[in-house]
Formats: sequence, C-alpha cells, structure tokens
Amino acid sequence: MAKATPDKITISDVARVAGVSVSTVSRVLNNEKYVRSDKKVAVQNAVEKLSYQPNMFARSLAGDKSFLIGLLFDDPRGDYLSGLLRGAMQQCQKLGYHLVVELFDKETPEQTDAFLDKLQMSGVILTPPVCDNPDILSALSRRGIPTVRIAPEVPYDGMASIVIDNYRAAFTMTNYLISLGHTDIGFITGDTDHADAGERLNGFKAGMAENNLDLNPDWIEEGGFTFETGLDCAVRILSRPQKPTAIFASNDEMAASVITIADKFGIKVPEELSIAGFDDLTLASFVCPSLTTIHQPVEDMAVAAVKQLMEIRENPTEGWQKPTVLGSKFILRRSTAAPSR
Amino acid sequence: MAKATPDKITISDVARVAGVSVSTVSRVLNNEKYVRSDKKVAVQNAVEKLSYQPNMFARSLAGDKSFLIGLLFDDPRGDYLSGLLRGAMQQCQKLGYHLVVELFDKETPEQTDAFLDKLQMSGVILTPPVCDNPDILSALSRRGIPTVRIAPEVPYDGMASIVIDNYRAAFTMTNYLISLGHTDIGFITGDTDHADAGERLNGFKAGMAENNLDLNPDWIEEGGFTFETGLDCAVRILSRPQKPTAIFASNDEMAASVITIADKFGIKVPEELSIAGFDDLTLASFVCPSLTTIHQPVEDMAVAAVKQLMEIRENPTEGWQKPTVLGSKFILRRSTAAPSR
DNA sequence: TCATAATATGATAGCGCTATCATAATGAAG
DNA sequence: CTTCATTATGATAGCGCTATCATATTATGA
Repeated sequence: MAKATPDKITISDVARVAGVSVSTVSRVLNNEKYVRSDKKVAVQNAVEKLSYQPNMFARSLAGDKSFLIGLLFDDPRGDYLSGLLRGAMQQCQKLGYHLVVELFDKETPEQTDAFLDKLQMSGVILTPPVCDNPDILSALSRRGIPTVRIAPEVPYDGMASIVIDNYRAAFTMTNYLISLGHTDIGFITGDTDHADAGERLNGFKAGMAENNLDLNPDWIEEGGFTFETGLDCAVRILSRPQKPTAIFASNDEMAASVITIADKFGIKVPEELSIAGFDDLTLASFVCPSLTTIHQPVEDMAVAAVKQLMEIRENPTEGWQKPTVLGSKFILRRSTAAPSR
Repeated sequence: MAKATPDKITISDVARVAGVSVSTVSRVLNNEKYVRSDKKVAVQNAVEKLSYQPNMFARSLAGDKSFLIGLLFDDPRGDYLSGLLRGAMQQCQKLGYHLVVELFDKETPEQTDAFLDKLQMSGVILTPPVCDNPDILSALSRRGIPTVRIAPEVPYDGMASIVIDNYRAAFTMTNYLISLGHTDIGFITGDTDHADAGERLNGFKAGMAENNLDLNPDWIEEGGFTFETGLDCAVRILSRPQKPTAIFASNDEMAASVITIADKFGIKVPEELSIAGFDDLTLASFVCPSLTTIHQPVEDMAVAAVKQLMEIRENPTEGWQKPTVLGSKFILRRSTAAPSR
C-alpha cells in the first residue's frame, strides 16, 4: 500500500538525485557562481523531477534573506491602495518573493516595531499616509531595511520613493481646459500640507500663467481631498456673483462634489460648467457625467517599488534619495466641453 | 564606545535573565500548561525588559505553526475585496499572525502550489471567485491546510465558509419597496450561475409572494453584476410600454446603470422610479441620487474567517462544512420613494 | 506511611537550509 | 613541470527555536 503523505522533499533529496552535495544544490538555488554547468543542469533536473520547493523558513533562518516584502497600510481601501496592492503582488510573484501586508496603527507603533523584528523583511513598501510617519521611517532606517515610499509628502534622508509628476499632469489638464476656450477657471486644492496638493496647484498656476490668464482668488478654494470638503468648496465658488466656466478639482472625489453641487444649483455640466478631476478613481466613470481626469499608473508604481527594492538590496550604499517619477495619463470623458458663452 | 547594532536577542537571553531554561521560556511563549505562575511572570518580565521578539522563522522551522495566513485573490481591487483585506489584517494583527497575500492566476495554478509548499501557511482564506476554483480547493484539502472560503458559490466537501444571508436581505428590501406602496417592481439579476444571484432573486420572489404581488416577467432581466450589463437590462425594462415604479438591482453597479438609463429616458428618480441596489459600494453614496441598498459586513466576514481558521486549527477533525452566516444591513438613501401615480 | 498520578523543569536533538572552511581540480604563467 | 591563482566541490557547524525525553517536585489517596 502506497504511503498517502507525500513526504517532504528536502535539499538532500535533490542532492542525492542530482549526484552532488547539498552545498552545490544550494549554490544552484541561489545562483551563485562556481558551479560547473553540467552539475547545474543536473540539479535543475532533479529539482524539476522531485518538484522540490525550498523551505522558506529554513532559508531565512540560515541565511539573511527572507523573501518577504512588507507592504504597510493605513487603510487598504480605495482604488489607489488596492491598485498598489495588485501591482506589488504581481511583481513579487514574478520575483519569487511574498507580500506580507500589515496595518500601521499610529496609536501603537510598537506593534509595527515587533512586526519588523519578527519577520526580517527583505524590504518594505510604504503607502501614503504611512510613508510620512516619522516613527516608521526611523524604525526602518535604524534597522537598515531597504525601503521604498510611494508618493511621500516630504523627502526623508536617503530613502527611495516613487511619485508621479503631479505638476506636469495638472499643467496638462489646465492647458486642455484653456484649449477648449475656457479663461475663467476655478481650482479646488487638497490639504495644503500634502505635497501632491501643492504640486497640482502649482501645475495649474503655471498653466494659467503660460497662457497669460489671471487667477481669480474667488475661484480657488482649499479642500481636503474628500467628498465632503469638496462640497463646501463647490458651494463657495458657485455662489459667487461671477462664476467660472470650468473648475479643476485636485481629485476625483472633490470633482464629484462639484457635479453634485452644480446639479443642485441647476448648472448644466458640461454645457455651463466644465469639471476636471484627478486620480481616475472608479467613481470617475460612474459619476454622471463621467469625469475628465488624470490617471495615475498605480500598479506601475507598485511594480517600480518592488524593483527598486531589489536594486537597493544589491547596492545598499548607493544614494537612493532621488524619487523615481512615473508619467500619468490624461483621460478625456464627458464632464468637460467648450464654454457656451 | 557603545556598540551601535542592537544585538539580536534570543530565547536564551530571556532564559538567562529570567533565571529559567529555554524550555520554560518556550512554554510561556506558547502558553502551554505546566509552568508555575511565578516563573511565568519572571519570563514575561524578562521578555518585556529585553523587548524580545521571537524569531518567526526559527519557530516555524522547529515547530509546525507558521503564524502566516494566506489570503488569495483573483484581483484585490474593489470595495468588497479591499474591505476583506482590511478585516483580515486587523484580526491577524490582533492574534499575532501575519497576512501573506497572493494573486491566484488560473493560468498558472502550479505557482500557487509552490506558494503553498514553500510557506506552510497556518491557514488560507479564499476570496471570490478563487474560492470556487477546484484546483485550489483540492490543493488545499490535499495538504490539509485549514481553509475558509468567503461567499462561495457552491459547497465543497468539509470546507468552512462565510456568507451573508442574501435571501433574507433581498426579502427585506423587497418588503421595504412594497411598504412604500410599490406593486409594480422590476428586478435585475446577477449571473445565474452565481449562488448570490440566485438567492437574491429568490428573496425578491418570496417578498413579492408574501404580499400577493405578481411577478411581471417583462420586468425581470438577467444581468451580470457589471455596470455594462446593467445598462442593457435597464434599457430593456424601461422600454416596455408598461413600466414598473421600482427596480431592484442585484448589485449597486447595476443599480447605478438604472439611474443612468432613467436619466437618459427622462424618468425622475426617485419620484417616478425607485431604484434599490445591493452591496453598498462606495459608489452607492456618490451616485446621484444616492442608493438605497444592502450593506454587506465585509470586514466582519474577514474577521470571522480568521477566527474560524483558528478554530479549525484547534479542532481539525470537526465537520466545518456548515457556512457561517452573517447578517447584512438595510441602508436607506435617496433613490427610493413612494410611487407618485 | 508509601505508591501513584499530576505537575513542573531542564537538557538536547533536530527542523532544512546557508555560511564557512577545507580541499580538489583546473588553468595560466614562468 | 612546477607554482600560484582561479574555479569548483564537499563536509559540517550553526541559524533560533520547539519537540521529546528524562528527571525532579508536588499533590492525592489508601
């Protein structure tokens, strides 16, 4: 009677089948040099034949790499974060790494400390807003764990980061609005302490300046990247005696607020008011009319982050403070049109 | 000059400080019995004092538990899945476990096999639609890995699952619509091969029957849980010579489609047409008017899944095929009202 | 009182790998 | 044909824990 349990296959089984020592097998597994190609092939065949899977725990315990990459979240919900997750998973899988996700609670940073000590991650990816938490940042740099920050607000000494060119994207959108014939353009910013918010505003200003258009302070309101704050801003702007013919909101949620308020005020979108967003969230397609916006290459950012992590591992001494900038994409939908008057 | 690197603290350090053997420390760590309480306290103090963190890899290698829980996704995007992720992270953190997330690609199931062999997970949570993939299911049961399926379509021999009561929720919504005064109610189903879809339809039918209302086949259309399919269904229903005064869509996306089409047809929502959804996605609040819908306790489901995993570990022989049913919540918003005619 | 069970503790052999050292085979240079 | 550097291979000692066994120690009952 055959044994039911498929006994665990170890490196020595492979060594035996391949007719080499465990050392050699290990070398092949970690593709080190100093292995003759015929033996390498023999080992690979044996691995294949036995469908051997090296035990991660043993590897990590004996060696210094864990094949684990940490992804820290404040809250994983929302298109942006789950897009990042997806990209990171894909790239990790491709490289034989595994993604360990963890919630970062600012109330109990010691829990994250514990997390870092227990699983000695090969690298950590920080999503906003965790990527700007000084506790985490120092904990990571103290331990010398390779780290990449996604869309951080402020720079942090010697840490790699992945960002998009908010300035250029906002500039592009502004120019598009102007090319439609708009000259009276309003703008809703994000939290001013958020770097993205500032850059998007600057991009807008630059676009206006480039076309010799004046900024009307009545039409520039500070929001907070949420639907609710957007509502307030929209009400303020659209209550002015003199209204803009287009409003560029710093993100889709606030753009959605503008649509809602415009509807309430009986202002037709896009006929009487063009509205542009930023981010290309799912809601951008669902909202009516659908939003002209800027698409962030979220998954690519995560992929880039994982790749960067590998590079840092290979070359830890290099200076990694310069952010990697990824391009965004202009998405034309139905919330924008030429002004009617 | 003090040494900069905070040397790794091991279990023997703790043992020395606490004045006991490593065995005793290990016992305390795994809270086994047969430890005198004074020694237990001594060990806990030592752990505290040294801020000792047991090395997961050593623990997993030596023992049989990995403290790793796998969460398998087809695609992590969307409110539903990212809500699950959040719940799972929270509960894992609470229990000292860690969440390893992985994409399941039906094209390369061997990759998932490898994943299961390498990291010997303490348990695995399967999200839809992965939870109905026979390859994964058999791979898991073959290895005897504790598994919980979230919202599966079909039962699988001896595997635990977490579901919500679609039938009851749909029944509730239908009764609500009827209580408003509606008698002409349409329904848009999901994919018929999806268990959720069938149950929601049955709940609707039961609600109608309970109130002695007839089902008009002209007003029941089969959609596919997507915005696009919802569009078609809405067009078909609203093109009939005789129109319903309310439409209950099997999910929010399709309910959003109905709003869009109603708008196009010049039908006022909710004055002339009430629309109800299901799921309570983010878009349910953004859509205009916001959707009356059923909220699924997504995070609670994930929490329940992790808890269930622990129970299975403790009592693997028990029969776990009976699904755990969680209650859903009726959410009143603005897309429903009493019929005007 | 002593036997027996229940409770408590320690010593130590691995878990499956990688790192390190020792050694062997090969190539290049004189 | 040596001599040395280079390349290739193997033996083996841990990595930091837990499981197991052996050995106290204490409680329980006749």
